Amino acid sequence: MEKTYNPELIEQKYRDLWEKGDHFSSGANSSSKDSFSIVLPPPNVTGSLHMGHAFQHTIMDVYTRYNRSKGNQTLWQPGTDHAGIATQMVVERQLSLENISRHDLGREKFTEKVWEWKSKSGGTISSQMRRLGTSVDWNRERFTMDESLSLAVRKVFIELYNEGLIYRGKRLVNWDPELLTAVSDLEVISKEESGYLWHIKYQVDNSDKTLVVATTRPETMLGDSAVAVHPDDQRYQHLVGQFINLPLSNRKIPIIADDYVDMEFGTGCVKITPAHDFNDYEIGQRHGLEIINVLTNDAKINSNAPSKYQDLDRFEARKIIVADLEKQNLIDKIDSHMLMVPRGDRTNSIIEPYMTDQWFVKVKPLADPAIDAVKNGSIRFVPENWEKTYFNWMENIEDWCISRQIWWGHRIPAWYDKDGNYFVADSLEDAQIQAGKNIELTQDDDVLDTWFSSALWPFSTLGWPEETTELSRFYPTSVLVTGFDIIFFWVARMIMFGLKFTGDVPFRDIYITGLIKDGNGQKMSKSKGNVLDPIDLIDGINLEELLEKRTQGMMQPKLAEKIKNQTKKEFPNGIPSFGTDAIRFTFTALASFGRDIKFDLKRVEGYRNFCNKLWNASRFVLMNLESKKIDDNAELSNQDKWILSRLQHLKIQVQKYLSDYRLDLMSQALYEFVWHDYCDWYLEFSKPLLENSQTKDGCELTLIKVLNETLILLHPIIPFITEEIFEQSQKIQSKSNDKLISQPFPESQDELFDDNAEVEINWLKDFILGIRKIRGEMNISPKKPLPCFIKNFSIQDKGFINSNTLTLSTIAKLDSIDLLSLDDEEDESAIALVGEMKILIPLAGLIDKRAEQERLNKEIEKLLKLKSQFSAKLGNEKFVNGAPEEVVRNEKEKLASTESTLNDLEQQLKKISNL
RNA sequence: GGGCGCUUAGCUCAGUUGGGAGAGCAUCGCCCUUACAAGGCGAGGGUCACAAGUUCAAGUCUUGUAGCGCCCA
Repeated sequence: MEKTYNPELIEQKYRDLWEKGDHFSSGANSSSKDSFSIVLPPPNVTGSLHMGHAFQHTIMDVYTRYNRSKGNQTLWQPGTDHAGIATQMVVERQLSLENISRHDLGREKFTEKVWEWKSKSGGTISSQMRRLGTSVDWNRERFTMDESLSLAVRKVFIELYNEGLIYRGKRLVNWDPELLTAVSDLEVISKEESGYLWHIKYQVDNSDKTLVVATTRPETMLGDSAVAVHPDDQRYQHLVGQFINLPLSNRKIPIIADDYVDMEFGTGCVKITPAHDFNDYEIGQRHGLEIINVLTNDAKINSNAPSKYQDLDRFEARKIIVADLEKQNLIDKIDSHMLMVPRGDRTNSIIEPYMTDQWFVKVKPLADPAIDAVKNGSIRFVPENWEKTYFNWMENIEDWCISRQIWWGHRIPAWYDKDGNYFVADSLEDAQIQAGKNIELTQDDDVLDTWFSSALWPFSTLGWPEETTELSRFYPTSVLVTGFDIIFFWVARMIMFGLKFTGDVPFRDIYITGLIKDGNGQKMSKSKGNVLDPIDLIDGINLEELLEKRTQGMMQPKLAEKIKNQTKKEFPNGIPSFGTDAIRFTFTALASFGRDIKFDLKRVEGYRNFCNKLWNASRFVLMNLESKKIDDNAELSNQDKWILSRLQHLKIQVQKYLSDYRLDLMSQALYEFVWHDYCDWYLEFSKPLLENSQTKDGCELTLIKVLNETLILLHPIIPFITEEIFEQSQKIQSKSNDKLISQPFPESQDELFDDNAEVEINWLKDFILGIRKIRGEMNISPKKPLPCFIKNFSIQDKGFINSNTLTLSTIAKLDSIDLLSLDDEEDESAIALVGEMKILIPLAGLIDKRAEQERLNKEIEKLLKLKSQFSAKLGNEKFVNGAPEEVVRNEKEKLASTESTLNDLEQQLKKISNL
């Protein structure tokens, strides 16, 4: 083996090898009883791999690789999402550099351009995934706009339409005036922003009275159709039924009563603008008010308003309207006000409630079974508290607006005749049959919300509506791994559509991961300039490039400066290269529940060191075993039995933690076993064992067996380094060229659990630790061999000493071990205890007497504290009577052993102090 | 306003039927001991946010308070 661990070389080697060797294929293990499947949440084709992806992909890969090694037929289904709005925006932005708009090209040419762009740069994320080692079945890669998936989309649309679950209607929708499309509720982000509350005086018709209405959007008054007051409001009751002279528009509008009005807020009078506010729309419906739309689709004032304001942008109009009102002395006052401003999640422009014709999914009938599926346990959220979030949303769900006025996506399968009649069909031919011959039909211009096709992903990728073998083998999928941010967008809709169209849930478990944040707990975002690119953690990046990357395309130079300073402070030397395995280990180690993850480079460094440790340990093993014949029937020492027993415990733990979705605990268990049990203890034990012809064969057998099995256990987390070590290991044993990735999972072997060996080795470790402690605290060089005397030993102690003399003298560097009888007088010594047994190291010029006194005092103090705790507890009658017998007995034992140790140490202290 | 988290060692975090507070990193000693200095050996460090309650026993259960964060309206 190479002397140093070099992740770059190793990773390069296996990336291709696995894929070319067909090791990711879902066709393997096809005769097995069980199957396992995961669908990859399809990333946007526009996207590149970010930390969240890398994190979730690592988790999915762990499960995929694990299940493969368990012998299950395993599919990890990859693919990408066409991401309608996002992708269209990317391509439009590129065209705009050449001063071309999509309208210049026309629909057909434009979509061609998008396809062109997709084939050119849509593969970024796939190649980045390959760097991570994600073992998806690349041969089955799908795209949401593939023909077969589009067919599924049309089928679902048509069936829902035929059942009345999709309808077309003129409704108030969320309108993005920049994109010129409707968007769904979920695509609107409302945030509190500071603004004003304008109090406007409305004059009551045929009266000198005025009512004051307060609004945050004065320009909408052009579309007012009423003023509303609360029916119980004493102040205004008498005015209900009268009219207002609406300023600026010269219209009369009624005063109505509706209990939606909050008497306490403002003056208790509210202007009602049904065309431009969702609540006002409801009130308008209740009272049969006129719906007066005063905006164009790009949010300018339209021809329904007085000519003075027509064609003004909505914000421009606001200013002029306020000025005009002031001129007429109709502004009562203007207050500063915090208000919720709805913005489009893509454009960040302010969303308008806007009357348009759109397609909707009637969601309630779909939501009910989807709620049941979680309630009755067919689907399980992990961690389960997310089900509350799910229920909360599902129980209050509104109809889903699915049409988008853009070009990139699945075109709605509906055709119109000249009179506006429409025919929903799979193709123009089918629509024509419905419409009758010689009727001219044109297809709906709109496309479907991207999430409509995503909702079908778990079954459309498996060939639905065809009854494919994949579908019956892999559906429902085993687990969905995703973030909480798309529970509504995606997860809920998959459940609804899955149940509706396959009659079964799309997945059994939903593992909701935490969010990866930066080292300061901030959400990573491009605008904050705190984004880490997983590829940079793998390859490393120098400071200049990192600065460049983080400030690229920054509009504000000030912000760029700030980001540069932050970055310089956090990464003064850039980011070193850690390799993929270290990153993956970090992700699994951080994957605990209920918490966002502050990503800490120090952790990555630690796990890179772990890889290095594993590398070196393997090197030690393989160097010692090179060209040796392993005797599978060799006799095992207690050290061998011990590590094998520990390994069986580990296997149980690994599987339990996997089934609990506790990859953090799984990683920790593996880390501890490899570093502390195997390297710190067993490899040290092996050194004397290998020197002794009696124990050599057993040790060699154990070294390689434990190494190989541990590699399989580690492989799902750190596939590259383990594959490489395994290859080396196969080579020196002249074994076949099998790949680790397809080695069967080593099930725990009952006959290898060995309590006796564990007792003995724990004794041995305590002995060695006792000596090391004396050395450490007395600053005795580890090289200096020490004489050692044993007193007050049991028969078992004596047996252990005899069978471990060589190990003890080698590892604890003892040049003699002599047993003293109880009445033998020992020299002035430092002491260590293993149970009742005393280990004595003569001071004899080596150890300072005062240092040993201090050490003993410190130890005694600790024990006294413990002792008083225990005796207080046992002195409490309530405890002795109330606690279970076993607990009391346990406590008594602890007290006794503390007292005995204390007694020994006090005696020893007295002894050396008197000399 | 409703809901969900979080608060444990200097830092990042584990702690799953309530029973003597843990890890990694950082810190302080000693050591370049032939697998590993990306390392070895040893040490120090915590009124588990606060308050009350349940209990023989609370980091763990209940309630309340404070701070931080997220989601929904």
